[in-house]
Amino acid sequence: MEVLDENEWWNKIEQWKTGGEQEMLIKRNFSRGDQQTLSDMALQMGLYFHAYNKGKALVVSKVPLPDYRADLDERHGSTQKEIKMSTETERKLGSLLKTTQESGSSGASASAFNDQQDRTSTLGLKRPDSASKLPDSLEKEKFSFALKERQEKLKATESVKALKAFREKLPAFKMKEEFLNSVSQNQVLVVSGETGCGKTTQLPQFILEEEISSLRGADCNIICTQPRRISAISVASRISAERGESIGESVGYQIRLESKRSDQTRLLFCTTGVLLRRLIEDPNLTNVSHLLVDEIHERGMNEDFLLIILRDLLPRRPDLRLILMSATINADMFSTYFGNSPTMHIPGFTFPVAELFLEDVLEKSRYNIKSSDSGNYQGSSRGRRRESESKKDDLTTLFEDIDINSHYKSYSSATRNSLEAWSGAQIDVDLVEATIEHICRLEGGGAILVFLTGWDEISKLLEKINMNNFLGDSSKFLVLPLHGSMPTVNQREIFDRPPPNKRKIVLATNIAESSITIDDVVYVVDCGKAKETSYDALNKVACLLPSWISKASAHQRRGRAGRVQAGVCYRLYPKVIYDAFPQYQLPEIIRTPLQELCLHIKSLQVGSIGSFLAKALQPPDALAVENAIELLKTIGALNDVEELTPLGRHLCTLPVDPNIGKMLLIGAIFQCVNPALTIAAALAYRSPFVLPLNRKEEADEAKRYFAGDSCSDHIALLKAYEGYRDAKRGGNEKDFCWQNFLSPVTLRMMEDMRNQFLDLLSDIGFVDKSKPNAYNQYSYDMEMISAVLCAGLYPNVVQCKRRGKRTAFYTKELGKVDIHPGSVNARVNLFSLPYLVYSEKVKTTSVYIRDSTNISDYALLMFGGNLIPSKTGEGIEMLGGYLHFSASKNILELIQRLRGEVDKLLNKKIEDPSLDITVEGKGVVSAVVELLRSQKH
DNA sequence: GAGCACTGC
Repeated sequence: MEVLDENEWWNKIEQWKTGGEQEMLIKRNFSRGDQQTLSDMALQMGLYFHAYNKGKALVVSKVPLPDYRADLDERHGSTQKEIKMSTETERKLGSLLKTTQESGSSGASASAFNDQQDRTSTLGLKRPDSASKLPDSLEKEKFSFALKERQEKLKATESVKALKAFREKLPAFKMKEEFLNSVSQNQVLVVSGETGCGKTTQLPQFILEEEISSLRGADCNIICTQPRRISAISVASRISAERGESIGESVGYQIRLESKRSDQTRLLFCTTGVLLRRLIEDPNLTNVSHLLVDEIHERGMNEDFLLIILRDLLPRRPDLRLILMSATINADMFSTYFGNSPTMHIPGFTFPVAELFLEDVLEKSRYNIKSSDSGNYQGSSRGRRRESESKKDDLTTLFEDIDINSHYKSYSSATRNSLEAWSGAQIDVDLVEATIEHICRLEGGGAILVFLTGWDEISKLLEKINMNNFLGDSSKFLVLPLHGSMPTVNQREIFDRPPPNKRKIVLATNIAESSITIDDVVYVVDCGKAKETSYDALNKVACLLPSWISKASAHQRRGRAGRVQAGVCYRLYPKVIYDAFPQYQLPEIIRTPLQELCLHIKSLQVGSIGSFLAKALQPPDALAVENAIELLKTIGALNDVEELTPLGRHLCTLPVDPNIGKMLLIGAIFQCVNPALTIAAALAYRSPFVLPLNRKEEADEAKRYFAGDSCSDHIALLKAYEGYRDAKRGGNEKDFCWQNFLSPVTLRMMEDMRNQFLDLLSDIGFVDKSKPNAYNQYSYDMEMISAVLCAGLYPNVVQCKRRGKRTAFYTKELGKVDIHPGSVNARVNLFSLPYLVYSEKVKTTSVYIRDSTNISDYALLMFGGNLIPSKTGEGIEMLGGYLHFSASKNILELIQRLRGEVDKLLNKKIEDPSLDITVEGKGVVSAVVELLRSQKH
């Protein structure tokens, strides 16, 4: 093996290709750019490409990763497993199987799904008024008159008049006529407008007022989508107030598990997800007259997905009006996508925000940056530092190539020295602290909002400020962390104005960029980075890495300082780096795994997944789509020709990731639905465990307490929820949550989601709500719960390998991985069972398994992938040969027979949900339980 | 000795 210079990659690979070596090491300590270059090269040359995480090496290979791993024996975790079974168990299973084969053998009905289309919504979404309910034309006319009369009357009330003055000052108001004309004359209109122009509150309202006063009120049905739940509610209530009504009258909202709407509602705000669900049942959006899609510039997956559907829908619904609303000026892209539809721009109105870049901040604050790696090299030349560090992004190197003295000659030498020492590779917490100090010392009053990338930096900075007796008197400052997983998120303090002489300083992640708005911010300190997901389709792993933000994000962050008065934005990166920022962040659809999206596409019946996604504004990588389809096939949601299977059709009705959906179905079939509901709710929403700043150890301890000796984060979730539910019965859930580091808000949401899932399972016939005991027979059986987790989470399997007194972990795709330190399994040295199943695997500084459950061979054999007889002889394979099981002929046969029965039972129930599992499956289920229990520790 | 951006049905 040989390490090569990047320039010679291509030639050397060509040479090696014809030689005998199976693989070649290309580079150690690679950057993301290297990885991309090499993977492109390998793809073009028909080779395989591997990026090792641990050794940090790029390798080209003639063999694909899985087989390659299998060849490499123990080191990569691929081993032969000998399965043993006690004669007692063997005997019991034999007799249990005998009884099942005698009793249940009737064929399943193949047409169990014929009535599926007729089922009304299971998501609490009302179909648009069905034809029989529509008032006749006379009644409609009367209704339109009544609406108009009411609108006129309300206009005269004092509260409406008072708000009217404010409305008329908004820039959108001046555009009212032009906007309404354009809407009436064009099917599609793109409106761009800066924050504060009033587009979100005014444009939908203009349409509503116009329709009602033109006596078309009865026929008008306006929907406006928002990417976030909070905005759907707050915009709807704002408009209701401006119209002098209560929310839910002519203006309402609908978000998951919560709605305020009525028969009178003519303007409905909903999340994009809600509209997408409605589109499955009502592909033509019957009766919708106007659809406004807000915040499309954010390029969320749902919004991009919706745009594909809408472009296909418009020709079928020539009367439907579509208005796309974007905050920034890339309206042209959306206009082009919709056949050069007209665009309209509304100027914004915010207070001016001055902007300082790193060089100006240094000049003003006189802060000296000390080189972080002085000592490695004397004089710390930037060129040499470049060699010493491995991971560096393009923008960081771009700045290092600049000649500081000539580029910044008008700046002081102190500033120039600091710029020499500055590195873009890491966030300099000292610099952030110094900047905050500078603002507190020399600038006027007002809250400071600091944008950082994550938990670690917030924690470090908070500690620094608290330890240093900040500016001589820390009582003058209220320093608040703001992170999605910290228990402070819901505290009022963040929004409240602090008492006079006390300055509020908020240390936040991206959550403060659009989700949480703090009105009294006057100063923004922007570190220029954010943690961003990406999807490595080659290694099938999601990544979460800090990266430079886009110009659009930088603009949004700056805008957070100008909500109540003129502000200042301190950007802790040089202007040359800002200039090189991408205009926009990559759309989510090309940064995420796509299995749920692909399943959703199948349920819309809009042709092949590939051809549908090719119509996207920016289509995702073909390999990412391939991976998603392959996964859906592996879990049995799609067949070989990419058609939905009966299981796949059930999964479409469940608003969760397909794996989690499968867990719910299997949980219902194997009569432990309560644990499945709880775990599914937590995985689909978020973990109820909070991450407090200074009581981290105690919080970890609480989580481990819930897990007991289960070696399972999922059991910890389950027990925490059960504890909460019991505490709630006793009325002391607040204390319980506080003592156990749980978020009451998250647990309440989980409660609602559990109910939704239960309703859905009942709608599709998988549970009978009148018999709660029947489908919870095994709800306290740990083996059965583990098995259900295995069924749902497969193929997310980790092999545990004993290494002396500790355990090493391996996956098929990536080889060695680590347990996330936040997992209850992080401190477990030895596991009693040979595998873990996991729900999330993320590559950050290493590949981490975030939450896992220890499971047995039998769980995998009964609920994992198909059992394939191994090519080499006796034994069974799974996961493309990565997992291999061997056993005596008798035992092997017994296992295969039982697995055959399990599959038969599952298929029967899935094809005909009315089947009574407690009768039909009695023998199989007890045999499975018997088997699972026999391998208990 | 480690580490946990953010939405959403």
